[in-house]
Amino acid sequence: MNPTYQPDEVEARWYKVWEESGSFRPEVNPDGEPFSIVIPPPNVTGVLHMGHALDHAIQDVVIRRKRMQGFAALWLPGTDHAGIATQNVVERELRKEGLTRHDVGREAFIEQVWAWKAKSGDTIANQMRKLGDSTDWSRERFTFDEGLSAAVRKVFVDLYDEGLMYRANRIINWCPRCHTALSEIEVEHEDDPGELTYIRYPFTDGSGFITVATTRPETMLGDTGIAVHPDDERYKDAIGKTVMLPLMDREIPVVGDEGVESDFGTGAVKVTPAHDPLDFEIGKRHGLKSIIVIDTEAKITADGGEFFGMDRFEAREAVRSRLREIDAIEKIEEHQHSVGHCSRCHTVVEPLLSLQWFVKVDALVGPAIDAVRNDESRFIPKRWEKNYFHWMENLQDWCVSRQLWWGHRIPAWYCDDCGETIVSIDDAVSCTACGSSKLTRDDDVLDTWFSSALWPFSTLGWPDQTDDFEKFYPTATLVTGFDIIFFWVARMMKMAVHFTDQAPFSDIVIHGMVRDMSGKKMSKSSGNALDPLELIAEYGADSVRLALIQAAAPGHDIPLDTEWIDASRRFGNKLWNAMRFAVEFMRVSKVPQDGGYPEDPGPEDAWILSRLHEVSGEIDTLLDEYRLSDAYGLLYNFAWSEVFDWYLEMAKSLANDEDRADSMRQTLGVVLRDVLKLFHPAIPFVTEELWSNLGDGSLLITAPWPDVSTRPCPPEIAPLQELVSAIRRFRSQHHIPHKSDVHVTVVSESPLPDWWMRQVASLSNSIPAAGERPTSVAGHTRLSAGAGVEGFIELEGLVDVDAERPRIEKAIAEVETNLAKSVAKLANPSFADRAPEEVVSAERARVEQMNVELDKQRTLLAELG
RNA sequence: GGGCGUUUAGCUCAGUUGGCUAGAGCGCCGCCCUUACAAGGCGGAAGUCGAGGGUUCGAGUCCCCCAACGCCCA
Repeated sequence: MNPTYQPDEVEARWYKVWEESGSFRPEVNPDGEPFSIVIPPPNVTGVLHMGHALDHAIQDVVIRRKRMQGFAALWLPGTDHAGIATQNVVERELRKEGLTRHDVGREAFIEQVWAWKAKSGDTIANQMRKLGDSTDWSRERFTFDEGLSAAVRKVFVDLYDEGLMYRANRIINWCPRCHTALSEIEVEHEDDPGELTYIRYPFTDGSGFITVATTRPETMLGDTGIAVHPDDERYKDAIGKTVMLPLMDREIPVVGDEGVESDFGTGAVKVTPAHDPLDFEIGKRHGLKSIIVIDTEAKITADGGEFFGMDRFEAREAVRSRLREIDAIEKIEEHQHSVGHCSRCHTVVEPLLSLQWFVKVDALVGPAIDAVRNDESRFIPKRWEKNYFHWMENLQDWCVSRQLWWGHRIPAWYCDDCGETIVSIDDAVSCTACGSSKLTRDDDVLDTWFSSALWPFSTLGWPDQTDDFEKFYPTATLVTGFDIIFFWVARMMKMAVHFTDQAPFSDIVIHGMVRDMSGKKMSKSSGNALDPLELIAEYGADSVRLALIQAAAPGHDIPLDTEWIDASRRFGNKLWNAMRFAVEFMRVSKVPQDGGYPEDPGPEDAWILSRLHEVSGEIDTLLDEYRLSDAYGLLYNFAWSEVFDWYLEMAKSLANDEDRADSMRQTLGVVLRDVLKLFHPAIPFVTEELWSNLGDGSLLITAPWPDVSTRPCPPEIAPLQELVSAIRRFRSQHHIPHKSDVHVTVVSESPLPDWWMRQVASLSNSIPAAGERPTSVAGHTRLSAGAGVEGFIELEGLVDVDAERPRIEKAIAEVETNLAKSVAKLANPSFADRAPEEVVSAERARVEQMNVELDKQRTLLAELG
């Protein structure tokens, strides 16, 4: 074995072995209970970022452990066709050649996207392999593959037949850059600086004018009314009158509407039903016309008079200056206002009256809320449930049609002759109403999230009742970031409960976001992003995984720095060397997958085995609760400080003892084996590599999870460790050279065995001897080891007696402080009355112990001379 | 405006039913190349747990209030 661990050499090799051995398939545990996770599908054109690395590390820990526990564990991988994102990428490619998608045409364009997918779609999969994701590649799915497309069609048609899918003219959010409608959730609202323009609209009866304030003056071209609050005293007389719309010379009415906020602007607002959702409602209530004055290119339409053809922002200025010319502007104020931006390309979205398809959500939310309320699905951490409920209870109908080409085309046909709408699973060939064969298919495709919403069941074969669907649905655990609870989790819940009558997963594990050290979100544009693949190349995948897992407290964001990863790498190296030492120097050979405990373990062996089992049990509980960072923090510390720093050091002296060497070897084998097993889900590569030195030729990935029952612990180890530490501290504080002998007289209430003395000698590099308490402690220092064990060291010839005095004084001061606290506590009569018996008696015992200790130290100080 | 989160060592963070002397990694100081690992070992210093109030025998932990920062929704 190399003296240092070389991850790059090891990782690719083991991944191949795992994959080729079929270890990622649930079939490796044919009799196991099913346990499944579907991956949150990354965008097919995407590249892996730290968020994925975190998300995948967590899922891999969960699935690898379940696999080792004997479950038929399935982690289903796949990708999302990511409508807008992917289409944008390919359009960008086209633009380099000076082309648009319209130049190449719909079919050719889609072919080009597929070609792109074929070329770059493997990127993500290969990056996942680098991370070590134990996904079952034989079950890999794509939201746009045949099976999933069939599921999408069925859901669309069923929803339509149930009256839950409808087409309507509504104000939707339109992205003029992506050229498509967006759902509410795809719009990011930001407070942008702007101006509030106050425009005077003259009454037609000549009785002056009414002033309205607007942040979007260009929309006045489409005004068809003025609205005031009916209770607003200022405008009581205005309601019912008409005004003349400046520039357009259109007579429009003033209406009273409860929806108007009286304290905004002048309290009177212009009504543009075609370009504002609230205005649309007002318009509907008062029978006002909708005039579309801004088109899908965000340019002024022919209905915009002299401004026809102008861009919306150009028109804003032009309208304002024309209004100024006719003296229709009262004033212009600076004004911060919320502006919607496309979450894809950040272009300012335009509210637009448009004919789109919508999912009626009322009927879907109730059962989806109930599934969480009755714990069929539970969020971890639980507090996310509140966000989920709040979101679900305030949902608007979901606009699902997108004016894109890349996506699931809407299965609706319109009859050219009678106008009938035909929605069907199979392509329609004739009109169901008039029989005409002149049909036109809807041009639009579905929101990407529509197919994602079906992911947990569509990937398993639904709507067919496949074996996989029967076996693995509903899935066990979903692991995802809080940022897509609304986009994805909520929609999966709605669709799954509606179509399968079951919640799609029982545990929804929400993790935070990976951030940089200043707490900023990592992004390519701000240049603070760490690239997981670069980090893997530098530190190894295990190090990246372990750092993320240890840092990821449930539901909290993770500030990540390469220092964390470096610490993990050092751990990997430590583990490597511990194993190398065990195998090469301690001659630990093959151990069986199970059992293998020494028949007659020595006390050191019994101790580390009992600790191993105790820690294994705690880790198991923590992992069941998805507290991965706690579990692996615990294991990290156990392995390093107890196994490596203590037991391995003990083992060095045991190796020279014929009677003890075999038991030690067996113990060391068992301990390292179980440490590898426990660590494997987090750091699969290095553990698998090390296992090959220890194991019986089997693979660690499918080895049985450790035994977590408890074992008794011999009581002598604690005082042994304490005495050793005390001697080391003494040496260190007095700068006693390593080579100098330190004689320690060990005094114990009960006799201490030889092995104990030998360990003290070897671990503290001292010469201990059992003896009587010195008749006079003068010229000695006293080391307390608890459990009735003390050590005395003669100072003569070793250290200056005076140098010892501050040491003792400090020890006394420390005990005095703690003693005072405890005494005060006990002196409080209600403490004894109200605190539980064991707490009180423990406190009494402490006081007693501290008194004894204090007494001894004081005597020592007095006699020091 | 509503909701959520964060505030603990120099830095970044753990600390889940309230209960021994509040932990880790990194950094810092001292000693050590002791038969794996100097990417290491041993030892050490370092915290009024954001401020204030309350409940309790007992509060980093529960309640109230305030402040700063961050996120989500409107």
